[in-house]
Amino acid sequence: MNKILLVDGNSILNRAFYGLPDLTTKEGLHTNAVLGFLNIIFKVIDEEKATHICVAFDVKHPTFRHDMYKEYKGTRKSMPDELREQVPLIKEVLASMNIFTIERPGYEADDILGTLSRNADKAGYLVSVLSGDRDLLQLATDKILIRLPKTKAGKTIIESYYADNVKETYGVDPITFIDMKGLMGDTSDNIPGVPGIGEKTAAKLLTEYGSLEGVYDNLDTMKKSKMKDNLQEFKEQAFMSRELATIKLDCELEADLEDMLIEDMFNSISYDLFVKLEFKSYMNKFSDDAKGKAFEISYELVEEFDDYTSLIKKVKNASRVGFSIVSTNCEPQYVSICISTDLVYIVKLINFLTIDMVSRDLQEVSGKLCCLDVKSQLPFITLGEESDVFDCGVGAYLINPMKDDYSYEHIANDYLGINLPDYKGLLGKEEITIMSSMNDNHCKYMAYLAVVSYMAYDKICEELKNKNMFDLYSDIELPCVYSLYDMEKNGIKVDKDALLQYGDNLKTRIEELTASIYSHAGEEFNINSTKKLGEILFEKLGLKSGKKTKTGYSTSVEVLEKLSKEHPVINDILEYRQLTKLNSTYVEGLSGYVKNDGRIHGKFNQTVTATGRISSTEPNLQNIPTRLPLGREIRKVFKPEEGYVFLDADYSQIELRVLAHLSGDSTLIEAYNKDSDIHAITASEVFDVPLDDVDDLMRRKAKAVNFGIVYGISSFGLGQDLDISRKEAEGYIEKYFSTYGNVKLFLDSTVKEAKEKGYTVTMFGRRRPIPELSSSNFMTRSFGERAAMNSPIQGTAADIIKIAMINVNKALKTGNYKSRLVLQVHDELLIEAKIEELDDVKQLLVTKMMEAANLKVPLIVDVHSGDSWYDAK
DNA sequence: ACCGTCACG
DNA sequence: ACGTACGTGACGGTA
Repeated sequence: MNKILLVDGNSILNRAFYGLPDLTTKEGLHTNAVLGFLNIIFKVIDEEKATHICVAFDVKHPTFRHDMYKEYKGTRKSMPDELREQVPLIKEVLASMNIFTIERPGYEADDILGTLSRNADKAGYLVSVLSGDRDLLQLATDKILIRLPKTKAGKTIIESYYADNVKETYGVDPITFIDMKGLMGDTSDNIPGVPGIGEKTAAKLLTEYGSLEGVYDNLDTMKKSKMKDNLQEFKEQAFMSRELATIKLDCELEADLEDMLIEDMFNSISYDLFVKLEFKSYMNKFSDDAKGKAFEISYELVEEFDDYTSLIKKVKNASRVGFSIVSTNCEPQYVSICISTDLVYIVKLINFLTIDMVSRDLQEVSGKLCCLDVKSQLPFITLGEESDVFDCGVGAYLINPMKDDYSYEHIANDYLGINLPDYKGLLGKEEITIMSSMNDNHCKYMAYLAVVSYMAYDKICEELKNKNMFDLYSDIELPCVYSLYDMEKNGIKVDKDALLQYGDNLKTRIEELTASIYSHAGEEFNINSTKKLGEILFEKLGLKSGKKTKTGYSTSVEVLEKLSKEHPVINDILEYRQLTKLNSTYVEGLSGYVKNDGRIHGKFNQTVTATGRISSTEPNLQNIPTRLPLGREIRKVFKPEEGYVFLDADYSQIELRVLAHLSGDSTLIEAYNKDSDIHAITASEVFDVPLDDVDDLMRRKAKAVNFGIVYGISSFGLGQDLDISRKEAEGYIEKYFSTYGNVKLFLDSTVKEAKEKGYTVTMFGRRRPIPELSSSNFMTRSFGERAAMNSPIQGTAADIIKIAMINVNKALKTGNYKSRLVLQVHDELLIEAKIEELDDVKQLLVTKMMEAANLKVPLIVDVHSGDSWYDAK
């Protein structure tokens, strides 16, 4: 049985556009509407088991009846550019998939669908019509099904209407539905209808009189009413509205239903397009055949010593070597080596062919040593900073720091235009071991790592040079890899027993609080569940909800703190939250990471943040508590080894100093050159009082203003933070800008430049793309503007501490100190210093940090030492 | 997988 | 009118 799906193209595209967040490809092409469109039609094709499909589009032409009216009323809203550019795109995508599309000058999509639905029905097809527009319900019959997508609780469900369902829902049959539109109008379609008549009245009138004609034939018999007057007065408009709402069923289309057969959607042409549009979720629909010119790599296993020696001879003379070491449980198993685009050697490590041998040999290579992630290779081989190494992942990160992945398949796609299966696609969750027999997929995986490094090197280098980022790469980012590796290797010592003891104390108190909360609530419930907690607080106990969040009541600290006087349970909950956070994240969490050497070796990630900062994971050592006394106690369990002390140095207000430098604001620069209390000075200016009269509250507020400036100030945000009105916050900001005029000029010009170029740049040339700046959505665009103001500041500060960290680390190593770097926390460096070296290292640390950049204001460093991280701050 | 919450700079 | 501060990561709960 043939089954045809008729799609209202513009309406579904429009719906998809507003239903999905803004998605862009790496080239900046907006794709959310196209992706959403595909998601909807595939869902329906699947549900309906459709054999045929046709997508109808409007041709924009002022002779359309709706448009004529819109034009006349001057209410036509222009389409956002992000959507407009996707109209030709969806047509291209559909064409590539052999999906029949139809547009006819003089006919609207509605009319085409109406006509096709009748034609197909007559030809014996089962017919479904998919649209986002309820107008189409008039097409429903007992055989023709209308499907309308609807979003419910974040999920898209697609409603189904036959004629009977229309009657159930609207009280009128599909034909009368048109008359109903005539009476009630449709604002979205600019159909006026009769004023004062809505869905209910229209339905009532039509149930009684059967049709628009019926209503007017019986007008005289109606009781005098405002409605009757309106019906009388707007009679002409009612009939015109019905005319406007009527979908034509008899267009001359000359379209052959057989051409609408669904066939070969996932072919090589659509594949290329899907790749370009980065529609990753559809990749598995394509056969290997469709993927066509899939990248083929040959590999050769090297298991004999003689083969290895002859290989390494060639490698040493190669101008470029791509390589990768594959390990399991920190044991290196294989090394893949690539010195040409068509062949990869896979060296199996065995007792007479060790990683140390390979390491020595690679160091003698004259060409570039390219790999995807240098830091991950350093545990196995020596790749000194003096050796000629290239890190493709770090390079690709600099070119586009917004990606969440720099694995080989992404680099291959971005820089080589080829699509490779990822690790999961090749090996699932299987691990490579030397014991397992190497199958083809194992080998391919290792070959890809090497060949992609080998091939992407040129492209990434060229791009870095084009973007003037090559110095940033070689002077900051590549050396940074080594500093981070050293910190990871060093680790930080944690007194696990003390940590667990601290946890036991927490647990005792948590149990008390739990009991107290249950008794206040009059029942036991999961306090960690925001849903349950919300029900208890705002329904059972009847507290006033400052409602928020899309899923229900907000129970965040800000909300709870405002309620703390209303009910004694609130303070218990706040304390419970604090303690369980400390216990689960810091006690339970951290203790699991303490290795046999008594130290935590966390990861420092260099290719994560949009701004250039380092991130810390497994565990996150950059968010160990410090603001509250109880949490701060945890820092006591971070201890230096016997014979060592901790030395902690942090920059004083580095971001504001960077702002002073970048803006060149003389007032701000002068303030810093006089080493003044910047928050107090700001307070004195903003509140118009002499410096000596600035009190704590004023200083606190001024501090918030200074923070706000760095974050990309908004009066609402500042107001929120200080719990004052937006108006009042507005006043502070104005006052701030009249004091530091060049800061305002700087921020404005930064945003302007970012809008022109699409990205911001730091003092050292680091870029951050901000596609949100060109959004037509106010919220999205405003976010882009704040990010544009913040990124050069946060990013330059990040550059500076990277430089400091690199220089400190190098100085420690070249000076043969036993002292070592253990942590970087954005504006802070922690060194585990040998006691005898303390004075030297302190001097070295402070000097390197202060001299990391030459700004128009001094870079001040605060430094402390102590027997725990707690004591060193 | 996503949300809400909360820890840090 | 729109409904927010910038940058992160981990946890527990919910779907």
